[in-house]
Amino acid sequence: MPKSRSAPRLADVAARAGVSIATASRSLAGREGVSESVAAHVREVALGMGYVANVHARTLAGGATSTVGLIVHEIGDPYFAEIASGVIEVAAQRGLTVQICHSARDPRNELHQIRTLIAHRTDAIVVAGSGYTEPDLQAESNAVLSAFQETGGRVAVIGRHHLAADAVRPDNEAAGTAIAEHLLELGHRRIGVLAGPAVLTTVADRITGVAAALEARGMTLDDVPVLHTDFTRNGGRAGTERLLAEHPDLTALIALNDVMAIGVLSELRSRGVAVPARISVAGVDDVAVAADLSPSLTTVRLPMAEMGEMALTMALKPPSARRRRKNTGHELIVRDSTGPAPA
Amino acid sequence: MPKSRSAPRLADVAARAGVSIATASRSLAGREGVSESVAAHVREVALGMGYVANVHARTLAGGATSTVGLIVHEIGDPYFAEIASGVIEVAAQRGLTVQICHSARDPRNELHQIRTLIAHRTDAIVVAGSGYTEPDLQAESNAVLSAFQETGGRVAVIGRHHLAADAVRPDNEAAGTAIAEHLLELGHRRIGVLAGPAVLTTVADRITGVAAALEARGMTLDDVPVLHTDFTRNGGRAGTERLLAEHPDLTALIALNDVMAIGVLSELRSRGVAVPARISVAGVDDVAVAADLSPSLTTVRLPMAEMGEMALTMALKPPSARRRRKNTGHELIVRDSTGPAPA
DNA sequence: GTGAAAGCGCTAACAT
DNA sequence: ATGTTAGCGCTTTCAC
Repeated sequence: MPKSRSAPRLADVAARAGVSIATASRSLAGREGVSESVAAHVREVALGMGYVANVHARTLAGGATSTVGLIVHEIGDPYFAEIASGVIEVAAQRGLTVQICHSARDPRNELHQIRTLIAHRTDAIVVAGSGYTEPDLQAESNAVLSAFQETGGRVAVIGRHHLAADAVRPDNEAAGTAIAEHLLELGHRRIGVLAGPAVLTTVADRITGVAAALEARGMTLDDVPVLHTDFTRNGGRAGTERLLAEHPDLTALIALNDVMAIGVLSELRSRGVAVPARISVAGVDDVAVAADLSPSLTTVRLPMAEMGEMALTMALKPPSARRRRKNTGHELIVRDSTGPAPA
Repeated sequence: MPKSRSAPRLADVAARAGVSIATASRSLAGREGVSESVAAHVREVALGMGYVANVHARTLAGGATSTVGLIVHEIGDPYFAEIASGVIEVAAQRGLTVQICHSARDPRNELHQIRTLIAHRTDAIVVAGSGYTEPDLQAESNAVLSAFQETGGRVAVIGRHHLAADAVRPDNEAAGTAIAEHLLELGHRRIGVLAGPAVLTTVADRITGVAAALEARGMTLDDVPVLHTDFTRNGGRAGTERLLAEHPDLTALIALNDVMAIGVLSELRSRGVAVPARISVAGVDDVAVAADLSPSLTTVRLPMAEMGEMALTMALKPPSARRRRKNTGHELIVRDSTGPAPA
């Protein structure tokens, strides 16, 4: 079993097939200008040799690039996993490959990942993480992405960013309003809000939405405790504990995403608090498992896979003079975790 | 705002810094043979220009690729999302980027994705999907991967494959045994098994494990109905429906992965079947949400993120003469979805 | 310590 | 219809 040190090259295929590399290239690319018989022969030879074109050489020579980048906070989070699934599907349809990076919810790390992706000369970059309310946090990312776009790179972001790029905008504000309204209609007035980090625009927008619903009832955000913790299951658990310690009379808890809501339900269960009899719980996103929780989670659906598809599709379009925006819909999904406020 | 058509190249940096590209290259790579003052100056200039090396050119010129490939069935599936998370973490630590592809549980598509990854000259490829019981199904993948390895590529697989590569072996058989034993100890004898596609080695091995537990009690696989459907939530739902129609007296259902188990619980809930009072339900994997289901799911934990870490770590090691194997542990996690068999 | 020049494997003119 | 050749941007000998 000889260890040939390198993979077969186009030149090898051409030689074996008895044609020039130009003809071989054309045959393999299915381009014009080769008699069908020759082309077929070349393809057969290539197959036999297990030839696979070197993407780097191809890209360098000016052929189409074939990879797109995707930056998520953490792929283990179902919100991002579903977005990623959408991105990968669209990419696969177009013969593109997806490079995924974790930003770990850290703007500095996000910048690092963006640089990495740019070094790889991906055709496009999709930033799926939330934006930051402090423009400064992403100022450098913005500069780098702008430079990337000026050199022909394409960028799309999901969420509200201070980044100059096409954007898919989840309906976060309306989602916040919808879930708060639902609880208010059920008669809840002592509502606690479990929010993720205040620097995330996703969090800020959902809170704004909640505030709007409150104000429609003559209340304000000052009337409800808002606690900022991690945007994770553990953040939900820990937040519940603290919120309940300080406000034992709450009858409803809004978690600003489903993953946190899962933590809330978990904490409540381990404390033996009846949901929704004693406390109602609601989330936002409608991740796949929301329907299967105990009890099933009332939430607001955001079309995550579709958002991923939209973002990449948008990024792959020829650039337009002005930034494109595409807003998603949202839908209140009432399940078993919410009920009338106890008397 | 001029639209310079291309990103700055090494030559541009060199020119601006007043040195040759060789010196520039050495400076940026932090290699020997450049005076520190010159090197520093070059780096500063490069930074100022926003220079980022072109990975394709670098790779073509013989530098390391800096990317690894990962093939999963579907990233939206929490099992694979957690594995991917582990792979991405290890990759990030080493300055590598991860290209993710969906095989969609289709061997033909998997082959296609492998080819794609090879074309990208990734340093290593991790195949995270299950293997297939029919060696033929992956014969071509095997040939392609072998060729890849002979040319210096590295490969690691997760699961039992007919692929000549280092492997991380989840303890599937023992997991199957553990979960079946648990149910048998609870007094269940009329147990139904909801399996994924029979061609997956993961499924075959878990069934083998179940059979072993059965035999230890003087039963065989013939004594329990085994239904093969999709390895998904919907597969679990549909399977439950059929299994219960044909065997209304079952007191326990084993789903061969948690995602299916989620479907089982869902179907049972919508039929108003009490779990575990009337029917016990168990899964395998211990995906993150298993603890939060309704009721919380008894299952066998497999260390998924760690499996991803192990696989990539293994793939990145210098190749050894013989194939490496690394087995994972497993742990029975008893929760609320299983209870004593009804009298 | 620094520079010149030869590729890496491919695509895309430009010949023939 | 097919072949020749000039790069793509970088790393790496090999000279100086």
